[in-house]
Amino acid sequence: MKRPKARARDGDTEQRILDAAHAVFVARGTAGARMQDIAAEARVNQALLHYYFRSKDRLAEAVFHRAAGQLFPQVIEVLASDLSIETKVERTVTLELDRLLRTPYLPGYILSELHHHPQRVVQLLGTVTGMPPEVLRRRVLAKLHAQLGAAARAGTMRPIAAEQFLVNLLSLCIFPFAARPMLMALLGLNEAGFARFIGKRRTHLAAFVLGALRS
Amino acid sequence: MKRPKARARDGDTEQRILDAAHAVFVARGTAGARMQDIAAEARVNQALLHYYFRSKDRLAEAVFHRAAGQLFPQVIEVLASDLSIETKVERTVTLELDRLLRTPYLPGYILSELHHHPQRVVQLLGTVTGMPPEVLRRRVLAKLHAQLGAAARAGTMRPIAAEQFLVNLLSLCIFPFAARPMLMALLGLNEAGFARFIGKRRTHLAAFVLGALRS
DNA sequence: GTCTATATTAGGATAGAC
DNA sequence: GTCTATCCTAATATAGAC
Repeated sequence: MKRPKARARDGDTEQRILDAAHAVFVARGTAGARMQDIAAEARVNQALLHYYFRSKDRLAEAVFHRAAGQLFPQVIEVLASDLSIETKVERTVTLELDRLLRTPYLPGYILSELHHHPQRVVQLLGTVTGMPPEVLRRRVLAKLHAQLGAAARAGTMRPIAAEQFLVNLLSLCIFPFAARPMLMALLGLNEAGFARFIGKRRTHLAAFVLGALRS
Repeated sequence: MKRPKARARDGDTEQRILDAAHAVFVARGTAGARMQDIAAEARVNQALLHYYFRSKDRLAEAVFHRAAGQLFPQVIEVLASDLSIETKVERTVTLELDRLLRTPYLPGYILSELHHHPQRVVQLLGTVTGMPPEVLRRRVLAKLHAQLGAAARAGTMRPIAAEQFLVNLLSLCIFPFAARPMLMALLGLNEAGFARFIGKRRTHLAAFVLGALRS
C-alpha cells in the first residue's frame, strides 16, 4: 500500500496542487498566474509544483483539461440522446444553469483560455468528450438535424437549422455567466441577486426557446 | 501648427502605439502581452510606450477603454429609444452581428478582461456610455419594461421580464463570437464558414426572438 | 516526496543623449 | 519626441540536501 506522508487531512499532494492551481488560474488567467501563489495556496513550496507537473505550461494544461471535462460531457450526452426536442431543451437548461450556478466563473475562464490559446480547442473537444471532433459533430448535429427536420415537416415546429438551434441554446445558458461581471453591473445585482436572476431564468428559458420553436 | 516629425504616412505616434497595443493585448491578454512586442508592432522602441502611457497598466486601460467604447453605445442607443420592440430586435441583431463580424475577436477580449479585472466594469459602463450605471439602467430597462409590459397587457406578446429579454438578446448576438474558437471546431467551420454561419444568423435571430415573444 | 537555496532569464521601467 | 543603454525586480526553473 503505497501512500505518501499523509499530510494533514487534505487528500494527496497532487490533488491539492491541482485544486490550488485551478483557483489561481481561474482568477488570474494562465499568463497572469504566479507559480509562487499556487504553491502558497496549496501550502507547499514552488519546487514541488515542478516535481509533479514539470512546468507552468503543463500545469495550466492539466487544470484546463480537468475544468473542461466537468463542463461538457453531460450536455453532449443529453443533446445526442433519443429524448424529444422539448425534453432536451428543458433538461439542458436545468442541467447547465444548475451546474454553472455552482461554478459561475468557469465559462469566463474557459472562454478566456480558448481566446488566448485557440490550440487548446482540439484538446477540449477531443480528449474531453472522448471522441474525435467529426464524430462528436455527427452524433450531436445529425441527431438534432433529424429531429428538427421531422418536427418541421410534421408542422409542429417552424424550420430551424440544427447549428443555429445548438448555438442559441448554448448562448442563452452560458453567456450570462461568461458576462457575469458586466451583467451584474448593468442590472445592478450583487451575488445573491445574480443567483436569483438565474433561478428565474431556469423556468424562463425553456419557455422562451420552445416558444420560439413552436409554429 | 504643432506636428511631430511626421514619420512615414502612419498617422501620429500615439495612435500607432494604441493600435499596436490593441493588437497585442487582444491576442495575448493584458498579462500575457509584452511591452517589447507592442513596441515592435508599432515600430518604435519600448521607452516611447512609457513616454506616452507611463506604464503597461495604463496602456492596457487605454486600449480597453477604446475597445469598449466602440462596442456598446450603438446598442444602448437603440434599446433605449422609442422604436417598437420588433424594430429594436431587428436593428440590434443587424447592428451587432455586422459590427462583430468586422472584429470577431472583440467579445473574447472584452469578456476575458472583465473576467480577470472585474473592477474595469465600472469604467466600462460609466465612462463608455457617458452616464452613471443607475441612469443607464433606468433608461434602458425602464423603457423595455414599459414596452414589454404594454404588449403583454395588450395580448400581443407573452409576458417577459425586461432583464431576461435584454440578456437573451445580448447572449444570442455576442456569445457566438465570444466562443468562436470552440464553435468553429464544434461545427467544423473555417473562417469563411463562420462568416457564412453568422450571415444566416442575421435573418434567423430576429425571427427566433420575435417568435419566442409572440403570444 | 518535500524542502531550502539559487541560477537564470525575462520583462517593466528609467536615465540621459540627441 | 525619439532613441540606446541599463537598471532591477519578479518569476520560472533547477540543484541538491534531507
